[in-house]
Amino acid sequence: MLVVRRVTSVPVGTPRRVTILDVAARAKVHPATVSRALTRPEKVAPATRVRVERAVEQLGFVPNRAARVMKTGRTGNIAVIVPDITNPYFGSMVRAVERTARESELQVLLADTGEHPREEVKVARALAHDVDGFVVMSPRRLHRELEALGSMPAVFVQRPVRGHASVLLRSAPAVHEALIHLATLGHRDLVFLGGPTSSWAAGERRAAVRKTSGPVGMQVRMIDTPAPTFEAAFDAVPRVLDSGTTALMAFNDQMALGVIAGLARLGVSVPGDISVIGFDDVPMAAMVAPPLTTIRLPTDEAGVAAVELFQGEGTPTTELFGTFVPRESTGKVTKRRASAGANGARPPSGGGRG
Amino acid sequence: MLVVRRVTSVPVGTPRRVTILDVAARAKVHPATVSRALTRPEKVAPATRVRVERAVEQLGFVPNRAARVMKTGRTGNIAVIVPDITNPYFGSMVRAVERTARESELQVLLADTGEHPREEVKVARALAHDVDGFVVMSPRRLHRELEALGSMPAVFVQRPVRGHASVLLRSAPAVHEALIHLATLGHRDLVFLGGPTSSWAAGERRAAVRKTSGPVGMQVRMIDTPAPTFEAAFDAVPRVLDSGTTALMAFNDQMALGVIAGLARLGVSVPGDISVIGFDDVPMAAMVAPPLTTIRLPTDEAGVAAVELFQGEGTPTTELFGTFVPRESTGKVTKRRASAGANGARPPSGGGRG
DNA sequence: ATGAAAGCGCTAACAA
DNA sequence: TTGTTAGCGCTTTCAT
Repeated sequence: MLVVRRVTSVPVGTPRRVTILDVAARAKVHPATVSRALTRPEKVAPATRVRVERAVEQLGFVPNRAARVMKTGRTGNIAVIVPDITNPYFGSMVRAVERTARESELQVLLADTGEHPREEVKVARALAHDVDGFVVMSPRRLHRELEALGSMPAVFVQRPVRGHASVLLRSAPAVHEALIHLATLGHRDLVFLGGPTSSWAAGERRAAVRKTSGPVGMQVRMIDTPAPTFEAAFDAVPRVLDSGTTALMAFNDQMALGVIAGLARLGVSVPGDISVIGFDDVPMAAMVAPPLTTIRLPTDEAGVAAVELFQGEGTPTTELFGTFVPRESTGKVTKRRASAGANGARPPSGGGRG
Repeated sequence: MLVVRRVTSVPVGTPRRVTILDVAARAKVHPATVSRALTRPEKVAPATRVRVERAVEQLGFVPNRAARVMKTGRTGNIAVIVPDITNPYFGSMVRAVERTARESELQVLLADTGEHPREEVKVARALAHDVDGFVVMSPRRLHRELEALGSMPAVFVQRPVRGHASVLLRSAPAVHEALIHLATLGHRDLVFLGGPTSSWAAGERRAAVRKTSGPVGMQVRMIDTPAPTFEAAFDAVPRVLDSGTTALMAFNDQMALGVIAGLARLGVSVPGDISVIGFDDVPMAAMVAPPLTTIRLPTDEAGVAAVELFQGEGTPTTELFGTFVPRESTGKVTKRRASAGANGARPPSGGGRG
């Protein structure tokens, strides 16, 4: 004999996901109407819309993104390609992008290239089919191999790219301020410790320094390093000392810290003997001793702008400007140093704070 | 008259994406066979498989993820929920997750909660339908509101959660080493400057310190701060000085730097007067002056382990161990300080390097 | 080992 | 304003 039991509990296993059909049934309308009510509410009678909304609410309906993608081709995803998410400078841009994207119900697919230019192209290819477009930060190569993006729109941060939107962080005005600051403190020489030559930002900063130095009456010397890192800057310290300069500007804060560490090791004090300026204003810059004079770049705004450009708002290229942040790694020229030229190890002189 | 021109160039506009049908046609097999050749090659005759593979190659076919999702329910996406991507500690975990995921053709959807516990739940809900599972870093709330994850698998980093996989970074052995290091330098007192009470990691570190201090013959005092930040630590400095301690361990490197900065402001030198130990070993820890003695947590391994657990490899909970990294922010107890007790401003004593 | 056929959930033409 | 219909591209029984 066959026994039929009434099942009182919900069936086990993953419950079938509620679809637009369930909503339609409950709201007593056609599925297509539900779809309309959700995507173009204005094309539906107010009363109907309310019924649909209520049904959606009650059933906890969430549209199936995959199905939507199949029909529309739009994924609701945005790929963010970043050289190094470990760097707080990029971290804060990514954070801003993600927040802004979320407000538009866009999801962020993250790809970190580990500073390897080739990876940019690879990950772009891998992601191209699953996103509506790209935000590419400080591209080193992708801007030349655009076909990797497929037909997707892209916003480039820290590099202008023909035919694409971009967000540029400009430093000229802030650099101008910084050099005046140094000049006021009596400095007449400046070393710029450069970043990677393939980086647009490095070029922009270098150019800003060059352009500004003349009018301010300052002699500039460029010193290159193999990489924009703490270590490379640390190692470049002997060359810095040889130059006899009293002031130095580094491509980024990490490098500024590398210089300071290298100088400290040789008994040269900052800002007592040499003034140092960084770039970016990463959070750590305010936390070290001496707190780092630097040029802050508006990374949050850059992230927001990138998403807005992505959505077609705003101008096709957005320029944002850095601001000069004087702290304690810059100070007056001391006679000793100004007249010293090259310089060897020497006992610390107090560090200029207290 | 109708003129028909031969079109030699590719049609303009977005070319239709190549589908499995195109591949099938080219390989002269049924579309279903193509699908099989791609997903379960062993179920297809070698010769056929080769033909299919060649066609795929020639046409540059990439399977449509959305279509696949519709059939299988698997998205190939993994959500990573992180409190603050700006913190290099999380940054490096995320980097490791992303890399490891990519090797398995998983894509990473990033969500940053900005340290707001509620956001964890919100973003989990928002993402649940579009991912195969979650990696949640240092959860503050989501571990209690698991229903937000839907039926997805999840790996929790820095918190054990019943029924879920987790990756735990344990510090006890490293803390033991650190305290022995301090004891050897003559320290008999230690302040632990705590992190957020709702953080599992903070509890674990506190417990490790408590447990180890006795056997090492060290007196421990806990000082709490409102947040695990540089600023909070900076502000806690007077309390630290009141305690009369000669050594301090902070919940993380940022806090350690905050303490050092606060001490410097009052003319107290590190490690001359007080030894300071951090936690995490963020890159910056090695770059400051004095370089920070700290406990390194294997964030990269944690990220890799998280993805492996996610894929069902490895044990359901993975424990990884921190290592003690002595640098220059710890030093011998000076008699002056050891007998001083509470302490006011005083001129710097040289900083202990050079 | 391969082919045939159905359908995942949604949206956009088009019809009424 | 709402309903009808078709189909996006793929995988997966089932049949051959």
